Amino acid sequence: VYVQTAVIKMYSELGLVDEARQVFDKMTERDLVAWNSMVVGYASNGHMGAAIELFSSMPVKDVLSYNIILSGFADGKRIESARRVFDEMPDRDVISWNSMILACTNAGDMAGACELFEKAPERNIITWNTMITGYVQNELYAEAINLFDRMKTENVEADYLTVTASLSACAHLRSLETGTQIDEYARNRGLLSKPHVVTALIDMYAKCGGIKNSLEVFYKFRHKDIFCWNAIVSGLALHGHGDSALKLFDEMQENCLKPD
RNA sequence: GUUCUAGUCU
Repeated sequence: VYVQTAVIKMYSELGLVDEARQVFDKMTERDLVAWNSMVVGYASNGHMGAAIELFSSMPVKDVLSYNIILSGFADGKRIESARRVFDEMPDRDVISWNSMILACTNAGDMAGACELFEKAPERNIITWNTMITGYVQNELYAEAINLFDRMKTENVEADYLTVTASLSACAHLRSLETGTQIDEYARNRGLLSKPHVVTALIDMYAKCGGIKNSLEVFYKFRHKDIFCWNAIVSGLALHGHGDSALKLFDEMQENCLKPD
């Protein structure tokens, strides 16, 4: 059963939902994990109709089963459907709250997200990150920074995604000062080993008029991937250094061995 | 063995 469940997961991750279903149908014993995995297969590939159908026929459901469906609706920006699941589920954990918040931010409803955030009985780093990235995605950059500041006053440790989103907000605001502070914050926590953070830093400095800092961050970083390269190339182009940008672009072709 | 946030440019 463990092996078959792992195979269902593998097929699902490759988008091979029908293959996954064949394995599921052939199982002689299906426990809750197997059912949940198959629902994930449908939900994470956007097949919410099939996901709901299978979900409805489950002999037993747990919080995960509901969370999977909720998350599927959140990804599909179906806020009304998500809300219905959220309201009807017998128990909610922090993941349920996070998914419901995500459903709001994905649908552009930051007011709704904010209300849930305040009401949540428990928050983890993902709750905070979902809100901050939600603000950034909805172009409410100052709100994103405010929430990052609030994390600090509430002594919640930011992680690399918090910093990434906050730097992106600074880049959009052209706020070099705040961006530099976040740079320092990230350095102190060793977050500059993360390509996400490095990319966001390069981009922030480039957009805030500190292309030299961008280059410094870029050259010091050992594990450059395609995103870092793109950030530095477009940063240089933005500053009218089309020549250097093109030079680096050529270098990129030679050095980029492990794209994502 | 199963569920939540994911960086650049577009």
